[in-house]
Amino acid sequence: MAVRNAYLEIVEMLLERIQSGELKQGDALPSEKALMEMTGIGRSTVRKGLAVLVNDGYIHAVQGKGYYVRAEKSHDFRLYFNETSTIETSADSISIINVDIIVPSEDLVRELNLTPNRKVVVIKRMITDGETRIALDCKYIPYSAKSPVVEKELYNATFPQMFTKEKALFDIIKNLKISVDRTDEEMAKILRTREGSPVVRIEQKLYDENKNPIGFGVTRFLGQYFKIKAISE
Amino acid sequence: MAVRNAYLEIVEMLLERIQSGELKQGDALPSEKALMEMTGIGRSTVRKGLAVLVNDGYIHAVQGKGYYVRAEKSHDFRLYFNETSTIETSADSISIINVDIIVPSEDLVRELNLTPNRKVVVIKRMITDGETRIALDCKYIPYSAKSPVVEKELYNATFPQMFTKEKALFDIIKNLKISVDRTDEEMAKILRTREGSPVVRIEQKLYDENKNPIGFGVTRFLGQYFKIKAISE
DNA sequence: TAGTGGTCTAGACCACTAG
DNA sequence: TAGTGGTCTAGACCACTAG
Repeated sequence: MAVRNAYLEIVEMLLERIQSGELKQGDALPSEKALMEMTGIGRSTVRKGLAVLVNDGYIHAVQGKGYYVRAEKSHDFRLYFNETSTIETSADSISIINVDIIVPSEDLVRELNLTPNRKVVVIKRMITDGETRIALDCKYIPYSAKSPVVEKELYNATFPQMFTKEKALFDIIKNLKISVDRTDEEMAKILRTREGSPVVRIEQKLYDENKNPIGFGVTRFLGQYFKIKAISE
Repeated sequence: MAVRNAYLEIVEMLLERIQSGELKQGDALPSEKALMEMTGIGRSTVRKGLAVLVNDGYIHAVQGKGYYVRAEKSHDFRLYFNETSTIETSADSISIINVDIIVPSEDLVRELNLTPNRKVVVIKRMITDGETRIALDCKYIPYSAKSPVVEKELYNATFPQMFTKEKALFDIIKNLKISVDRTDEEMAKILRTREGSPVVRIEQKLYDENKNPIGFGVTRFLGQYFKIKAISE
């Protein structure tokens, strides 16, 4: 063993038992001592692994008693909202699927408060972590000569940064909407998952200083990657 | 010293420097070794303190280099969405301010899709952490004979649990909306802060299995308590 | 009282950074 | 190479739980 870090062995072993249903909501986990004896790993390291699971909301600790499996996570999610840091540290894990100029749907016209015949730039990107496909990200921006269509800008830009040519970042107001959704056919295909699996859907809308919408974005994360690094600047 | 835990000394010392502006965005923090020497605290404990700050998004670590202050947190927030766990561990830190039956505002009629003359139960609660007043929480529920007006139920119930008499929890669909807001006069008074300070506003809407809205909630957290434990079940 | 998690130390070795 | 953070151990003592 020990190809991986020892504390990750703990994490993975316990996570597997939890996710397989072997350990159910409210069940007690093996004690730290038991885990030490089972694995031959030292206490600090066992604790570090347990801390990861506590931190991720899978389990909780009760002093004097033990660790217990937490309530179901179906409607339970954690977000770490900081687009810049995500982008900074994993620039190569965002890839552009395509960029298009489209005639907007009715919904989009409403969302972006568009005048008739105004077209929209669609930027579709995929977020990955190594080999794993995590999320699909679509940005919608009313088309104008200043629209960010240079690929290089798109790869690294956070949503608000796409507008810095026109607007000071300071003036951009954001609005977020979060819900639980399911993968549609297209998403399932791109993310190589099955249709209908749960996703966390995050909508972002950017407004200028006059409260006019200037951009609309939808990021959909596969539900199993409940620890989300999303886009907020 | 050492009235508090040693790792909290580290947390508080560094947090004060960051929040006072002495350490600015991008600045390097003292190294682990330096912190050990400055405080006489052992390395593991210093690291535990630093881990808290990393976890809370204040700083980040770069192996081989050091710890750095993260980007501004003005539009940057972290949520830990798990109402039950919050309630479990801090039941006495939620207090009811008042419960009322009101004639709903226009906005509320729209949000809850109310028929004319339907009244609404308003439950106003305050969330505190020790002496610190953290958040204001308002729930709006269409009035009916089954509305949860027994005080005991209110203290401990999470938002979806308020409906378990009528609906299976499983059938309740939730919708969240997050934005950055500012304290109004009432909130400033209750939370003992100044008017206009930034708050994170979280709206929750619950729907039944037919997508009819059955509850609407707004929780507003003082912005400085960026580590939010909110209400999602 | 025995068992459990919480805090803390001292020390070791590794991986990465930057001159 | 010197300095930094990352992982890990063995051991100590404390606080809490529950019989």
